[in-house]
Amino acid sequence: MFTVLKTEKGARRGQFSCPHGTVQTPVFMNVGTAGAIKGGIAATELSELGCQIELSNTYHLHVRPGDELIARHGGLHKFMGWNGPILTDSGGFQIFSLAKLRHIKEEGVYFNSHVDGRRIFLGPEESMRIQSNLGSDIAMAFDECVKIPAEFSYARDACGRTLRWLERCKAELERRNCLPDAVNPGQVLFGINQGAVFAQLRVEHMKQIAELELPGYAIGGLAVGETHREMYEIIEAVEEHMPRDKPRYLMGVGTPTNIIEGVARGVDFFDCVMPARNGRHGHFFTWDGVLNIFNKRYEEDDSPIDERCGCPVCRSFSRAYVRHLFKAGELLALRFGAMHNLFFYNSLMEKIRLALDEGRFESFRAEYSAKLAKRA
RNA sequence: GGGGGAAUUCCCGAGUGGCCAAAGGGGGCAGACUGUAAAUCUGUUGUCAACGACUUCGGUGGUUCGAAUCCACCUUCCCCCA
Repeated sequence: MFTVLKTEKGARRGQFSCPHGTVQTPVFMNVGTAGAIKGGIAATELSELGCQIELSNTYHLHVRPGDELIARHGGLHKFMGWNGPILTDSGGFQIFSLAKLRHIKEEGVYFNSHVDGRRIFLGPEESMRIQSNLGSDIAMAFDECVKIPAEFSYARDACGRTLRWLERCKAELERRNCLPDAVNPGQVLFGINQGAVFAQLRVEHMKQIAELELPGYAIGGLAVGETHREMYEIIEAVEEHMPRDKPRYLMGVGTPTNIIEGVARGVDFFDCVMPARNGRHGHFFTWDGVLNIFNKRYEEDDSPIDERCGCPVCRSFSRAYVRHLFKAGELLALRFGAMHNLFFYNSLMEKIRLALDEGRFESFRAEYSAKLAKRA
């Protein structure tokens, strides 16, 4: 399933196989929460942007249009028109992001739908059932994403809950995969590490979930309020205890710099809404750093967003034109923003992989890690 | 020709004696965004030697301790009746 092809210090170059294809890692998963990449990009266009694997969300698709409807249509792949690998997030992040709309119990979480307020119960079994109906290739465990800063006692209790939920997730998915009408019987489960910024707690929890011998492990609950330094320290502490032969996924991270630093610390999978969202907001990632296309300095700029970029936007349009689209509120602006940034993230991963293949990741990191966070 | 109404800071538009450099939008300028309640949110937007001062509410002249707000005249625009 997962093979490490090469390593350079802590960084790994690998590949992961699943029912809908093989993914070259390190990889960035393109986020299409509700079965669509926000910014008006169809799944059928993702390949042109260099996307290998798409990510969608259990909670959102359950709320609308309903996972059973999607199952009736043959599963999420068919429904959204993407035949490559899909990872579905479990709804655990919504415990964090929709904190005002939920109550946590041992059995699971009661949400008030953010759409119409109706009561929605999501526990480990429900999350697995929904993800099974969606037929994704990778199902994420239903975890509790805890906000930071967090009380130690709360983080400890949440870890216990997440562990117990994980055991239930595992049992439920194994059961689901054996059902004759399973949408994707080859679906696998990734466990998720929690523990806020408490290294000891993180390590303990990691050791516990590693015992379940799952096909992959994620570090969750980061980039939710801590500093970059704290985030890197947690990754370093946890990574030692993650199985070497299983993929490691750093959930919801991050900036290009975060990703390079994550790879350096042994992470294989990433995902983040940042490229699409910031792109929609006129914030572009380039090889010289970040730029806000709204800035007046680009008003007359006839160069592309990034001279070195081969994306559909940079190939044909100037900064002045893209700026105009944003200022005019044209729909095309949102699309261009998301397209360029996703292409950029996917090429960043490709460059990282190539550097690892050629044994020069450390020099790549030295050249770009800090630079990509600066203003272009 | 007669009657009525209106002119406010880049624009629209509140304000009808002091708490008004003047609400609220828009536009402009800038910032934020990390498993997406986000085509969103925040700040700022008269000038300056700037915790104070100066100039501004169509124009001119008055009333008043004090006027965008009251009075007179003028200019422009809109509506109605002829």
